[in-house]
Amino acid sequence: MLTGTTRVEEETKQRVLAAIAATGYEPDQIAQSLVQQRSRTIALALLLGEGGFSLSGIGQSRFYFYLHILSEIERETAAAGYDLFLPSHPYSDFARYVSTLKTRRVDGMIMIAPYPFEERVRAMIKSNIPTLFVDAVGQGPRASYVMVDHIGGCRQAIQHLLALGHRRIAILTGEKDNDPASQRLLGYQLALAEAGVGMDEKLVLHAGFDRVEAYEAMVALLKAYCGEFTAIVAASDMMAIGALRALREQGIRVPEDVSVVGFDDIDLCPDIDPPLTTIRPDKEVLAQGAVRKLLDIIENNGPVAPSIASTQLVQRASTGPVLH
Amino acid sequence: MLTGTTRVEEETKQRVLAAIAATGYEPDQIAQSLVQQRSRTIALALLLGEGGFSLSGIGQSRFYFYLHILSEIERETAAAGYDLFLPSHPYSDFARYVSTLKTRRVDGMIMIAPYPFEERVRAMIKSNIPTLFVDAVGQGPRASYVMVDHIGGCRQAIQHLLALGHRRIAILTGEKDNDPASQRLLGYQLALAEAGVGMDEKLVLHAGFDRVEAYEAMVALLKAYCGEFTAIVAASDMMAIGALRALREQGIRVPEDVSVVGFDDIDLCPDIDPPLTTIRPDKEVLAQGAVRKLLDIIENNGPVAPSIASTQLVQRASTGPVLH
DNA sequence: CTGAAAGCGCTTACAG
DNA sequence: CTGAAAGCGCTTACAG
Repeated sequence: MLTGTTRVEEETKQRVLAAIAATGYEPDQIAQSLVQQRSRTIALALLLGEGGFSLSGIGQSRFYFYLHILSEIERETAAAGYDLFLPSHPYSDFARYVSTLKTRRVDGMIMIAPYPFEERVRAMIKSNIPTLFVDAVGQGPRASYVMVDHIGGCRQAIQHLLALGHRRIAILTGEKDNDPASQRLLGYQLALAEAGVGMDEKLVLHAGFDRVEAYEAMVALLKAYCGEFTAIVAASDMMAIGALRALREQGIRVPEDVSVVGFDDIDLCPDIDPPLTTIRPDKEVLAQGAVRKLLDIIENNGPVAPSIASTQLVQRASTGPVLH
Repeated sequence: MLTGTTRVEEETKQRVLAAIAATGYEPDQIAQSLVQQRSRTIALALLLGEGGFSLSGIGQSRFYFYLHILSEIERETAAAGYDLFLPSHPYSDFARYVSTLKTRRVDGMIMIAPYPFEERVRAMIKSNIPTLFVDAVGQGPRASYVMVDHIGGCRQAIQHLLALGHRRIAILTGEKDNDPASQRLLGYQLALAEAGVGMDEKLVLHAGFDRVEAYEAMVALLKAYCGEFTAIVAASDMMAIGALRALREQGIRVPEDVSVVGFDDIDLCPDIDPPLTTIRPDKEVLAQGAVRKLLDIIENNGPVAPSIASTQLVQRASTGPVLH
């Protein structure tokens, strides 16, 4: 009955279950894992810098957006009865990393990997451990991914600025070899092309997804081309915060002189000065999609289609019409 | 030899080890856990709101400070060869929560619990699972804690303001039933008493450790007693951000009209407008202390003394001398 | 010192 | 349908 192989009358079933509950019996998970060859555990990794651990960099502001994703992931995995696991080996030692996953009988893996670690993404796919990537393109017989609609999101940002009359729009995006960053750049190009607005290469900046790097890039841009743009789109809210600092230091008013749009809609946005207009990705869809697809792979053992989470514009005070 | 019970010649040992490595053999952790009655795993929990999960609330700004602690904890546990584990049962269902820890053979637990969940802290201690609390007083035969020096830190903040000539100093602290919050209030009272400065009850505000609540408290304070204080100490940098927003909206200049001090020294501080003077707790000591003490309890099975992490003042642009 | 056996706490395939 | 046995992959206490 307990294993569900037998049909028992509902009342009897309840009484037996009650009796078991009264005893306080809980099956030993370890013994269960050994015999079932699975642990009902999902591993979590934030692929950030070189040689990092699962949680390393979690306190860096560039990662702030993913924190909400993490708690959503936890909620979803909990609902499905899985515990979460964080391997302590750094994934720079990938062989041992995967070996830990296997000898611990981890059922699957969610890997948040917005970074250009193609080798590791590939190695993970090759390991044949069911894996779901967040913000990294990774597909295989037992691997799939969910991704924010970086292209569409950035396009919405540009369209918003175009509607306000802006034509000289700078973009502050991430590293060149980074998927989200290059996709956002694509959205920028797309939206400008659609509107028949020419693109100016010198208004395209690459920086780390980082407040400090964004600040520095902005300082450099202002030094070289101040006055040659009326708006800037940042690849993340944290980058926008860095950019705003540079603008503030130069005495440039936002949004009167320059409009600023962020990306992510982190909870700080309303408290930024000025409150930040931004693009909000659908976090619930992203996190739920990741977990459900992963469970699908684990339980049905088949390939699963990737999905893209949509975005929406959240308008606050950092953007305004062009003033002549 | 492998278990270390036999003495073998070094050279032979190396050759055997090399042969094993060549085979790629890794002992099955699950089988090992079953027979050794331990999993070399440490559970992690962030005790935040009611009925939360291990990671719930991790994306709330009020928790930002602890993120750095988390990655430090991971580094330390990894060095000691432990993997991290996040039970999926909410600790609101505490019996099952503890049961998961036991049936998974978790070796110990690190619980970040700045909140007033005395019952849960007590229940955790009673479970007899080795536990180390961060920012919660919890002691037992197999439990201890590490805590930021909230009293001393807040005292440093006040002393800094006193040295700048401030006498009318408001404090924006956390909930009344919260250990860190009440300790910071104590530091405030201490420092004022030491300087012979009288305390004004109406300048003592309690709010959640939260940007929004801090903002609202500040709005209320300004409405009632604007002009009656020249400085304010917030219980966290995020609360300071909320307070700054309220000041900005009222056209009150920082630091010319009001000086502001935060607490935590999160990485956003230099990017805040104005860059925030704050109190920095020694995060490394906090995290290392937590892990090492926990391992001490696990391995030596004895009680361990708690410890307090010191703080230091980090001066930036949000504080200045009183202007008459 | 070495090697075979017992046992960790379960599940599952199988004999009765 | 029920119950006893085998087995998951290790470690460890024990007989040789």
